[in-house]
Amino acid sequence: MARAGTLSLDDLKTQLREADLRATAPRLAVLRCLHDAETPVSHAELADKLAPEGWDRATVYRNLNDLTDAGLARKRDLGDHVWRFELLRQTDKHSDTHPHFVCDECGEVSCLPEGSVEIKTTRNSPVRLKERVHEIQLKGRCERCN
Amino acid sequence: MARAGTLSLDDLKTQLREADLRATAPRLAVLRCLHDAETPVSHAELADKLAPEGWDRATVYRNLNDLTDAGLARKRDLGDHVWRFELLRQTDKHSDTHPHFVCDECGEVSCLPEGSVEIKTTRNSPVRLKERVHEIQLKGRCERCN
DNA sequence: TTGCACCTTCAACTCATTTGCAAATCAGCC
DNA sequence: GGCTGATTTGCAAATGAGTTGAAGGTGCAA
Repeated sequence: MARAGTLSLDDLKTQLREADLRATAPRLAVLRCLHDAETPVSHAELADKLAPEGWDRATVYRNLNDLTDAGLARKRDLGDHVWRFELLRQTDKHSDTHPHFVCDECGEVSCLPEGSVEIKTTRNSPVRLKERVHEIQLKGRCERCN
Repeated sequence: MARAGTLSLDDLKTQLREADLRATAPRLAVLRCLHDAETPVSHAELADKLAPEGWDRATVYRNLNDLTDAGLARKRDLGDHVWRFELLRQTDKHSDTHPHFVCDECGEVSCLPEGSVEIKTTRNSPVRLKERVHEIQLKGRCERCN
């Protein structure tokens, strides 16, 4: 997942306000973490990261859900029963189907570039398969666990 | 999920014993329900269904996990954070790497022809991605649920 | 038929997530 | 900048899916 460069505090505030959310300190912290994350992040990871800064778990939860409801982030379960949150980038908002690679040894999730997996239409494949798919998941062993 | 016809009690018992599990009454009840199910079933659904017959929730849980550990069933999360169990049919036990399409509405899993999904090596994708992947899963709405 | 390892049951427990509510904070307005 | 009402936060307590321990019951190989 390409980062849109480093965003200033004001950029983040603007992003929140455009989504009709108040720009509160914990909200900004959550948003910043999601921006910095290379891969989808679980609530627990985020809460642990933000606890030292003094933010409450419940607040992190609520904000994660607020961001999701507001359409800034997306919440998904990569098959391991853990909610992971991922920022929806501007460029993604319409057709974000970049694939995820899930390591079934360590559980690490990584994002693959959009287009790195191609769905082909073959004689035997269901019609309009490509349009119906909204998530592509590859499972295997990550480099580290191999 | 196609049904393999109606199985007799003895068939079910044999199935369990072949998996090194004792054929106990609650176990048989769970197995029968899974056989009868058209789509993956959650623990809660199964527990509710079996409670009137007198079986304990914990027993249903343990059996569901036992069947899964024994390789008779499979446990998956359709993206709604609910574990659903489905019987592994003989024909599912194949080891090739054809992709699966999972309907996140009804949970139906269908097999796609091998080669209908191509993993491309792009500039940004991790090296040797293709060799590391041993399962490809596409998620979306199946034709029926659409 | 018997022995015992495997199972079931029930209640108590864990742990992620949610909720209620008083106090704190934000944003628009003077 | 200070004021005000609506939103948000922080804390603690509630919820609920899923798990576990212990004691008694049962399938099944010998």
